[in-house]
Amino acid sequence: MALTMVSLAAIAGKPTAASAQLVAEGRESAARLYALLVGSSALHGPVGLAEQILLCFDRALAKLHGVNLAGAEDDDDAAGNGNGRKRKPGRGRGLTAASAAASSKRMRVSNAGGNGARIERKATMDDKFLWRKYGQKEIKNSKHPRFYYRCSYKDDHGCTATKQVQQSETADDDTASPVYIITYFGEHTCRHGDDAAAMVVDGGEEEDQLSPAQMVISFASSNGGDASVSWPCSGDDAQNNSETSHESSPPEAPAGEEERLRPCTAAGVSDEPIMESTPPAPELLADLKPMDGCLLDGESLFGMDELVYFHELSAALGLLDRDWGAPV
DNA sequence: CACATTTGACCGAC
DNA sequence: GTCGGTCAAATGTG
Repeated sequence: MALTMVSLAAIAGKPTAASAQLVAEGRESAARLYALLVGSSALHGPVGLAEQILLCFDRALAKLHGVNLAGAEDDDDAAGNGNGRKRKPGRGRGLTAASAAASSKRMRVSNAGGNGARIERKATMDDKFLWRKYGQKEIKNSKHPRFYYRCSYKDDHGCTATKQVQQSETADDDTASPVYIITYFGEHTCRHGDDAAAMVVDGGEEEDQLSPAQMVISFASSNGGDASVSWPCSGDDAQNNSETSHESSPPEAPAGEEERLRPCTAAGVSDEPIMESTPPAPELLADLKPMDGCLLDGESLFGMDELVYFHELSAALGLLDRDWGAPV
């Protein structure tokens, strides 16, 4: 479902056949979702959202094909104008004065020691929230260390939100495009962001459960600006993290980024238990917006419209999850 | 000087 | 005993 939106991110800067495939799959899933929602009279809002999702995928596909396949567009009747709006490197959109000030501090973050810091910032700086790294650990069976962050407002507001960032060892081997798995824990009580405050309302029930939510971020190496953001739908990962004390990413995942995205886009892949155990955390949803704010090197992922879809869809998810939580 | 990162050590869970 | 998460002193940067 919303997870399918993951594929949207695949249209980032460097379109490839693989990303086209992913988007196509995502679009297919969205179509299924749409069919489901249409059948349910009580879900008019989500129906509209599903339509928007479909439009997004259509545009993404059209854009991909236009660039990549030179007009070899197959099924998508997309309006075709994948109007590639580039997102500005948004600065502190919706931040309060306090957070904006703090954000500027963040920007002058020092590189004490240097190594690895760039990677970490890459994976984490594009956050509405201010995170402070408090640890780094080598994880067994994982080539890359895991970085531990907590909300910078922990001391000030007692904010308990934390997140863990780990580079997947699956994607960087051959693609040189690292995939970062970000697992969120806890709830932002600092509420330094407008959206954060709004989100807290939505995800209230999980506030203190430390129910982790995951997202996968793929960054290109220096050349591309190819980036993608994935929802906490990666079945295995999310489940592992929720049921156990968040294991490291499964080493057996062979295909890296694609493998992580596929479960999201493929229909019928045990979404329900995943969503049940790890609903999209509010802070995760909020994170999606800042994500666009600091895309690499001015490269854009997708337009603001798509981002709005992300946002709205997240709200819709709340409804859907409840329905799915109580299967008929 | 203030603040953030680094990194070894500590602690709890399994 | 091992492993993962956190702490805190040391260190670097603006």
